[in-house]
Amino acid sequence: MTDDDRVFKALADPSRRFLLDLLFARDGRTLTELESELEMTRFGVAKHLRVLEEAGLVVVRRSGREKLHFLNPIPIRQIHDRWIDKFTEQHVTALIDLKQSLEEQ
Amino acid sequence: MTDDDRVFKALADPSRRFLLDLLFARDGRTLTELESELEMTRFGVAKHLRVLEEAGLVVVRRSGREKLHFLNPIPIRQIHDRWIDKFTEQHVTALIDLKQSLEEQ
DNA sequence: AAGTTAGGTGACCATTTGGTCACCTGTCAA
DNA sequence: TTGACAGGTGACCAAATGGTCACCTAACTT
Repeated sequence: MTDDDRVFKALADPSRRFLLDLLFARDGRTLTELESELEMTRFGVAKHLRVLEEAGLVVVRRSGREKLHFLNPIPIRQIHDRWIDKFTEQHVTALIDLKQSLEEQ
Repeated sequence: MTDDDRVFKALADPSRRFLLDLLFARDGRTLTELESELEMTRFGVAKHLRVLEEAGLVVVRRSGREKLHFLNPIPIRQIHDRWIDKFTEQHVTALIDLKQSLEEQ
């Protein structure tokens, strides 16, 4: 399995994306803390975190018996750069900003 | 299935990512033209293109009996914006540019 | 009109994936 | 040192996924 395959497979599951959302909101959480936010057993969450870690989307730091989880944005940026060149980026961000401001009315 | 679920599921397959790569290099191709680039039957490719289309990653235009496929970068940008805020973006792009220039030596 | 070309449909099968469970290791606190 | 707490492992099962095939419709060509 290639690196980018691991990243995209990891992102394919809604529970794993939710875990990334949680870490985006606040970094450095333990498995047990994250587990309380999902309707799933600890084993399920641990499995998902492992997939995210092997994909490099989450990096961990051990502290005693705890394992702290952090979001790594670099693979996300690389997805972006794969299909959006510098030129297109300007158009796309402008379009999205426009869409946003229209929806806010 | 939610919109973003469709996008991430669509991106989870290497053949579909390769199709996006092909369309990123050159837009407006037909099924038959794309098929010739993959080691897979037409049916397989058609199925993949349909998944990409339903995810909004590819948009199509009919022209007679041909169906032309175009890459839509907007969902990709939205993935980026979900986990990378404006502040982090600067750091991340700087890091990636640095990594690039180091690898070129 | 007849043959060819572009693409679509539904069934089918092998493999992968998400989630749970019984059980285990290591670490902190009284 | 004895619990309690944080996390890991391997087996297992139901469901989803990737790919192929037989067969079909619609459009261009001569």
